[in-house]
Amino acid sequence: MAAEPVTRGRPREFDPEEALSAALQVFWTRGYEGASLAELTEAMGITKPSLYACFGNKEALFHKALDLYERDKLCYMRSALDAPTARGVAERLLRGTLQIQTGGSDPRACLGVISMVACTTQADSIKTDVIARRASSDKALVERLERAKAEGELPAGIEPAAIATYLTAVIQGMGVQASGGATPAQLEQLVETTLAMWPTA
Amino acid sequence: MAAEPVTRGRPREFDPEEALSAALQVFWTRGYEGASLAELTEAMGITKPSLYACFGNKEALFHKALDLYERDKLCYMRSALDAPTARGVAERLLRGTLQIQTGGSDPRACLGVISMVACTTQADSIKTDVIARRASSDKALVERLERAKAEGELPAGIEPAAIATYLTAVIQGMGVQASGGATPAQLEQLVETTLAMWPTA
DNA sequence: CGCATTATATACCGATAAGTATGAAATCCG
DNA sequence: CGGATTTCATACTTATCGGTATATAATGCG
Repeated sequence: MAAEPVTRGRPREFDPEEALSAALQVFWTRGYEGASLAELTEAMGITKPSLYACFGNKEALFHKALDLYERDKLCYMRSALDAPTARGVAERLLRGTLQIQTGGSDPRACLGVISMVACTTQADSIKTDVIARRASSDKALVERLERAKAEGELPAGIEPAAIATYLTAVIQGMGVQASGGATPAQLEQLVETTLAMWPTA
Repeated sequence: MAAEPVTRGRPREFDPEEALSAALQVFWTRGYEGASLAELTEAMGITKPSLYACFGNKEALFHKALDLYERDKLCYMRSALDAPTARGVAERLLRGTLQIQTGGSDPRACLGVISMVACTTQADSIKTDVIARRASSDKALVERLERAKAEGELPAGIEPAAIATYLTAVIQGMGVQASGGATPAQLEQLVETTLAMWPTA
């Protein structure tokens, strides 16, 4: 990180980090295609030319917002894999998801879920990006569960990849429920139920 | 159903049922907001004025398409509740969902899931409608599971409402996975895993 | 100060969105 | 055949979309 390399010309009057954070909130509530530049610039407190000069265009802005989202909101996913048991991993993932979904004013799905389900028209590269990121985190989860299986934590008949897909589906389904107006209590109950069903070796 | 009440004036040159079915396909692949009138009329084989005369407007068309969707695609949900055991209900629901998701060219989420997650901007009434329909079918599922519990099918510690929410979440999560490019084989595996985890009394 | 440079604000661009006005074409009733 | 009626096809309206041209304001450097 080269701190303030050179500052020639008129200095910019906004903080790109703050602006990006505001953009993330808009994308998270509206989705990529549902977020208009008018709403984005309004929330970011800047004008369109400033946005384009600083972030490129709407698509590049979204990718940067997704970076921020992973860094700020999905960090629990990496640390969840450090749990001592497979069940602990599942519990951390479920509770972490619950936390980010119920953290704001009203529950909403993970931004990745929204982007995967909602982007259709021209936002192919958005969807591709999200799917690739998801695949990468899924891979890490599968590897962790393979270790768990090697350590005898999982029943013989259950594939690590299968249980990873299953857990991911529950987590994504939780996001859909959140989008559909589920209360935090209902989402918490969903976490408990899922944990109650977790297999024992 | 009054069959052909009166036919005065120029007869319409298309079949409303067929046109609606075509519209449903477009809504299903693009979502409500992602489906443009241009694409809809193209797929339906009619012009915009014909669409407006026959169906009202885009929103009314969507509600009618949703009716058709429930009638044609979600009928398995009602019959699933007739299964003799709670586990049988779950299996029918999961396999029925799998079937409609993998029936087309490539897997896609339930239209309800897409609408709940994706509709944000102005489509509030769409979302409200979908949520209400979902609540109604959820209610039926809860009642069925309450019966199962009364018959001793479910473990003591598990609430019928909780397990209904859980099952719905898995089904919706399956839709997200389908949207995210999961293969039919992966989705089938998800069904199997979920059934393997189903609680036994 | 004067100049190069960068960011700002306003106004604009073509494309597309949903929805409609208008007139011609096709039917039934008399 | 001649209205009355309904549908059809084309062209249009207004608003908004993402993106940009242009001109002005604010800085560092010399």
